[in-house]
Amino acid sequence: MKYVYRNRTSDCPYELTLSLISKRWKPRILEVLAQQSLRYGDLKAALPGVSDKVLSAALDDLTRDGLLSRTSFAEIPPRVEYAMTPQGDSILTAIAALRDWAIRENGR
Amino acid sequence: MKYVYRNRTSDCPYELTLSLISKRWKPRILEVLAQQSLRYGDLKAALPGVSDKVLSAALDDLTRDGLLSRTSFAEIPPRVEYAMTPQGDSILTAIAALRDWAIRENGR
DNA sequence: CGGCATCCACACGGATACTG
DNA sequence: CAGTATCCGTGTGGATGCCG
Repeated sequence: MKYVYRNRTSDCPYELTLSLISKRWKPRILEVLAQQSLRYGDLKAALPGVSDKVLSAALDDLTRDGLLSRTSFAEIPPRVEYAMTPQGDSILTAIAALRDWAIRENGR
Repeated sequence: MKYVYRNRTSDCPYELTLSLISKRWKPRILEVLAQQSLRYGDLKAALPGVSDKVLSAALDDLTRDGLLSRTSFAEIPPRVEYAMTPQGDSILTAIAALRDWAIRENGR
């Protein structure tokens, strides 16, 4: 059996979902944007230590994979807003189980 | 807030759980062992394409992280059995939500 | 402001050969 | 049988500098 999501395929449905979210910073990006939409600079400020290259690469991935929306306003200075999509929200529900596991096992 | 599991810590509970399972082959190892305990050679045969080095490194990780048990029998030829621990089973329950997400989104 | 280009160092997966 | 040792190519993260 092959599982498909957009351009990705895998024999293992775990792996397919993990491939969308397991890169560095992605879980935190989703965690932050789950609370509120943010523009690029605010997002970067919320993630101390991330570089522009890595952050923009992660945002590109998440946007291309349909988990985030990217809205660019034709203003000066430029403004770009990132927000969760419905698919992003649904995957957040799925990974909430991972959060709960960590909380339940906390300290062990 | 800091989340702790054995030797690992993270500010983000998603990331803590993901760090345990997101390396290559780990999801499939867990998927296979969820069905039945297996010895090393059978596990390798169930994962076409994996090398000894990578497989044994992943098994070491999972064992050290308490998700798998490793039982070595003092026989000739040697026999080593890998099986899920209760913690491994509980994390499988958590990542089942990821599997369900992939299945629900399948083909989109 | 919101990136991208470049460069570097290191971690990782994979192939092969060898061993208790 | 169940690994370890070694080497290698690639990918990834991070730092810095520049640009529309």
